[in-house]
Amino acid sequence: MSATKPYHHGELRPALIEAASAIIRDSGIDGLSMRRLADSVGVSRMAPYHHFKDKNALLCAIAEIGFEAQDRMIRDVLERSDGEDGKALFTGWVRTYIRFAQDNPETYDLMYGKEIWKRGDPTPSLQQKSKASFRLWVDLVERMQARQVLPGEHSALRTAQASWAAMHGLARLLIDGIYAQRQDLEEIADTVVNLITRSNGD
Amino acid sequence: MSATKPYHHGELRPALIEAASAIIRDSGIDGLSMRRLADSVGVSRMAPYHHFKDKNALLCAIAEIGFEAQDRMIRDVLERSDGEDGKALFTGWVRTYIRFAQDNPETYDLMYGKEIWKRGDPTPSLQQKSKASFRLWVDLVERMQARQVLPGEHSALRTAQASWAAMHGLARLLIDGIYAQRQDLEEIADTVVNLITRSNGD
DNA sequence: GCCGTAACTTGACGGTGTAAAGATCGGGCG
DNA sequence: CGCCCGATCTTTACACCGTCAAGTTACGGC
Repeated sequence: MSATKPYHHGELRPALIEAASAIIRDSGIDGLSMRRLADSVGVSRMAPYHHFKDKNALLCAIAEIGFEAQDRMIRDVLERSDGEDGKALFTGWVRTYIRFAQDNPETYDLMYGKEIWKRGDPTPSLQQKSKASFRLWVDLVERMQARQVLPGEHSALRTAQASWAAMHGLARLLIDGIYAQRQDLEEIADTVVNLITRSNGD
Repeated sequence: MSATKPYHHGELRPALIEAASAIIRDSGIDGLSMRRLADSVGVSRMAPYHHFKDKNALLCAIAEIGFEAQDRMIRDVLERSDGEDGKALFTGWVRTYIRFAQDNPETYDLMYGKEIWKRGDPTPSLQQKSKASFRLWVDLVERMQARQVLPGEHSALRTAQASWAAMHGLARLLIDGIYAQRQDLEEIADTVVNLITRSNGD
C-alpha cells in the first residue's frame, strides 16, 4: 500500500517548516494559517499541533531559521572583507543587513515584528538566538569605536542600540510599505551611514 | 418612547471613532473587532459599515486623528522653544516624537504600521495627512542644516528620510516589544541624536 | 503477539470580516 | 396633512480562523 499516502507522515516537522516558509514567502505572514498549512502538506488540521505547541511556536521556529540565515550572511561579509578600512566594513554590514530585509521582508517581519515579540511570546531558544545576533552587532560597533569610525562618547551598548535602531527603522520603511522605492532606499541607507559615522574614520 | 433606545443612533460615526479609539487604547489593535465595536456602542454588527466602507477605512480615520494629535504636539514644541539653539530644538522634537509613540503606542502603530500601509490600503486623505506631517520634518531638517546642526552634504530630503528612519526605528523598538525599558529608551534616543547631529552645531 | 505511546484524524466551539437583503424612520414634496 | 424616498440600522448567512477534546491508526520494544 505504498501508493496511498501512509497514516504516518514520517518527516512532518521539517515538512511543515518548509511549507510554512514557502507560504510566508509568497503570501505573507497573514497568508499563513494553520489549516492552510496542514492542507498544503496533505495532513489533517490538527497534525501540526503535535510538532508545534501552537501557531506562535511554529512562527518562532521559522524566525530562528531566519536569524541563522542572517547571521550566516553577515559573517560572510566580515570574512570576505579582510583588508578593508573601517568605514567600508561598516557600510558593507549595513548594506547586507538592509539587503537581507529587502530580500526576505516577511521573514524579517517575523524576526523583529510584534507578531512574536509583543502579541505572541518568543520561545526561549529564539530569544537566545536573537540576543546572540545582536551581540554580533555590539562587537562590530566596539571595533568601529576603536577604529574611530563611530564616536566613543557613549558606551558600546548604547551606541549599538542607537545605530541598530536606525538600521532597523530603515528596514521597517520597506517592510511596512511606507516607502517602497528600492533604489531610493539604498541611497537612504548610505545617508544613514554617513550621518552616523564620523567623517574622519580610520 | 424615549426610554427605549431609538432606531436611529444619530451620532453613530463620531461615537464609533470614540469607542474604537478607546478599545484600541486599552486592548490594542488586535483587540478591535468590528463586532465588538458595534456591541460597545449598542448597535447591530453591520451598522458601522454604513459610516465606514470597511474596517480599513475606520482604521484610516483613527490614524488620521493620530496624525493631527501628533502634529499638534510637535507644533507646540516648536512654538514654545523660540530662543533655543539649534540642537536643543532638534532634541526637543525627537523627544516629543518618541514620547508620543510611548504614550500612544497603538495609535502610532496604526499611523505607521503595515496594517494600513501594506496589508490594507491607505485612504487618500490619510496619505495626504501623513505626507504633510513628514513635510514638517523635512522643513525642520532644512533649518537644522542651515544652522549646521545636521550636515549639509546630502539633500534635505535624503537627510530627512534617513534621520526620520532612525527616529522611527527607535519608536518601533518600543511598539513591537523588542525593547521595553522606557528609561533606557530615552537614553538611546539621546544617543541617536548625538550620533546624527554634528558635535559643533550652532 | 501484545501493548504503550506517538502520530494523526474528526468534530466542535467561539471568534473573525463582510455580502445580501429586510426593517424602520426622518425629511422633503405634492 | 399624507406619502414616499433615501438614509440608517438589523438579520441572516458564509467562509474563514485557532485550537480543545476525543477518537483512530501504526510503530517499537518487550
